[in-house]
Amino acid sequence: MSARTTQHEYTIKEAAALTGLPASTLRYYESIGVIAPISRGASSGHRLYGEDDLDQVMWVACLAATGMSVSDMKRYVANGQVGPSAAREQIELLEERRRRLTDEAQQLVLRQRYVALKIDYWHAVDAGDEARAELLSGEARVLADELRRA
Amino acid sequence: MSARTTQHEYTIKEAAALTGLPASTLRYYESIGVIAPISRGASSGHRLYGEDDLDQVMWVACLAATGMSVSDMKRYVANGQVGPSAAREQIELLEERRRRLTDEAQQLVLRQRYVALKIDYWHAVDAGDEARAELLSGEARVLADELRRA
DNA sequence: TTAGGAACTTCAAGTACTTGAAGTCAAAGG
DNA sequence: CCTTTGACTTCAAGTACTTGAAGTTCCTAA
Repeated sequence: MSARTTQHEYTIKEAAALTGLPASTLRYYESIGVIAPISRGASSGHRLYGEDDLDQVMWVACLAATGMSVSDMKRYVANGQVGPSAAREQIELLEERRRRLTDEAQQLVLRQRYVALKIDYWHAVDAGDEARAELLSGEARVLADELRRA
Repeated sequence: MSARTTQHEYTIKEAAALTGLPASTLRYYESIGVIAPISRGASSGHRLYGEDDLDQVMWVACLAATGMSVSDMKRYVANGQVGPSAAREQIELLEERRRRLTDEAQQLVLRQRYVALKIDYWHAVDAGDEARAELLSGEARVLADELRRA
C-alpha cells in the first residue's frame, strides 16, 4: 500500500450512513467476528472506522444483501484475507448463492402473476362482476396447479 | 356470497408460494393469532387453505411487506375485518405490493449479475489471470454501487 | 468553566422468524 | 399388502438482528 497517511477516520454513525448498515448491526457484526475489531479513540473508547474498515464493511454488506448467512459471511471474509488459495471455496459458496437467486427469481415471477390476478379479481368484485371474479378465482387455481408440476 | 361451492383448497406449500410467505411463517402467524385458524383435512390433520383464507393471508402479507409489526397486524386484523367491503383498500395494498415486487425483481437481477461477476472473478484468480481479475474487480465495484443505490 | 444535549459505550432482553428433531399421513411402486 | 418417499404435523431451540437501560464522553454555547 502507498499513501495512507491521509487516512480519514469515521464515527460509527458515519460508517453506518456510508455502508447502509445500522450502527447496531455494525456493532453486532464486530461482536460476532464477521468484521475485524475496529480501532478505538484513545480517550473516548469510541469506534473509529478507517477507509480499509469501510471497504471491508461494504463488502460484507454486499454479501448480506445477497442473503448469505452470517456464518458463511464469516468464512467468506476469512478466506478473502487468505488470498487466491481460497478461490475454489469462494466459487463454491457463490455458486450456491447463484442457485438460490435463480430459485428466488422463479418464485418472484409466480408471485407477480398472482398479485396481478388478485388485483383484477378485486376490481371485478368492486364492480359487482360476479362472473369475472369467479373466472379470475379459477385462474388463481390454475396458477397453483402449475406450481405443483414445477 | 354466492357460488362458493367450487371453492378450491390449497396445501400450505401452495399457499406459501402464492402469497410469498414461507410455510413456517404461515404456521407461525396462525399460532400467534395474526391469521385465523385454518381448517384441517379430516384424516390428515393437514392445513387446507380456501380462497378466503388465501385472501386473508395475502392481505396480511401485504401489511407485513410494508413493515407493520406483528402485534400491530394482529390488532389491525382483529379490529378491521377483511372482506369484499374493503375491496378498494385491498386493491391499494396489492398495487403497492406489485410495485415492491417489481423493485425486488430489478434488485434480484442486479444481485444475479453481481454474483455471476464474482464467480468469474474467482475463476480468473484461480487461473492466475491477473489482468482479467483486475478488470472484473472493477466491474463488481461499479455494480455494488448500483446495488446499494437501488 | 460549567451546563446540557447528542452520540457513544456495554449488556440484557425482546422480536420475528427459521431450523431441526421426532413423529404422522398418503400416494406410488414392487 | 407392504415399503418407501415426501409433505405434513408440533414443539423446542437457534438465528439475526433490534431495542432499551444505564452509564460515559464529546461538543457547543453561555
